[in-house]
Amino acid sequence: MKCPECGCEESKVIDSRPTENKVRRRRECIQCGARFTTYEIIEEVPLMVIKKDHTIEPFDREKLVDRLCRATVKRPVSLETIENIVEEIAAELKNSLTREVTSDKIGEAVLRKLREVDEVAYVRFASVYRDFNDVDSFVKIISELKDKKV
Amino acid sequence: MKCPECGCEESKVIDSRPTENKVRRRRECIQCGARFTTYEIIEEVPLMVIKKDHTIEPFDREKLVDRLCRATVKRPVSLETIENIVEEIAAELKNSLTREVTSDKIGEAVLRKLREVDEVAYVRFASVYRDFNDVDSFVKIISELKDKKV
DNA sequence: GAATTGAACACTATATATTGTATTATATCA
DNA sequence: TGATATAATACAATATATAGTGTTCAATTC
Repeated sequence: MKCPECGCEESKVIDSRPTENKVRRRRECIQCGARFTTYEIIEEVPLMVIKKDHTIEPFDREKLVDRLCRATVKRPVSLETIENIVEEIAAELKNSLTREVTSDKIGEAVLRKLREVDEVAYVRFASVYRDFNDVDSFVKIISELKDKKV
Repeated sequence: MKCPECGCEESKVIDSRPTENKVRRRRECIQCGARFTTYEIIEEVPLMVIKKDHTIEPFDREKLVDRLCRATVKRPVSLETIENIVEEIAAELKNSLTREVTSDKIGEAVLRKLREVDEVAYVRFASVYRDFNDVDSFVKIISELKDKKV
């Protein structure tokens, strides 16, 4: 832990405050007396997604953005909104205390958010994600949408 | 420092290894016994650049990439190479033990890297950065280039 | 501009982290 | 595949960090 002022390797902790997911320490360089702040954070473990075919792959934020972009083509949903949704979901997953999530859980989370934002995109996303095979599936999800509104 | 497994707030350090600019700790949750790794890192203090007109502004990686892109238009220099150069310079600055650098120092560092990569881009960048006012300046820098090659 | 919030600072008793040495497992690279 | 580097594990003696309480300063917000 090189002192940012003089490069000396030795420093001592003069204050230490734990918070929910960090420890903030105030350090003082042994040599030059400079004070600086450090943060102790938990190592990022990549979040793994269990897909429907039981293969496992790391959670890919970009991929999710991509899928959402496709569901919102020609719909009044900004890229910013999409980024926010993905950001929120990533945060939820990060707090879920588990390093593995099924793609199902992610899909449902997306649907939950999307319903509030744009109903057409919601139906589109559901049709891809839930593998709609007939028109009835559309009818069903739309009537569910209407029910929830009442 | 919430345990990533059970969310418990209490953990103890079972190992601790300092390196040049990090401290890696191995922690064990008091409650569930889960083990996880943490890193203590020095807080990022934004690097300030002192410009020629003596104004100070934070170092902007993107801006530097931008300037390099302009100097390499139609030259066989990939964006990746540019990103690497900027990355290297940012790293050098970060290790320079000072929180303020003159834009001059940055400019010279860019030139140093650029000379190895593409001579045309090198001359172009120099002409902008060193405010060439006449053709002689070009002649001069080119002859310097040739000298260094020998 | 008053109120609120977060960080820096100080001091102290006590509990906890550190670091050397060493073995094993895992991942990366030629 | 064999070599090399990196991380995890264990153990023990000693030095060092922690957390409680409280004050001040600066930045942000109403």
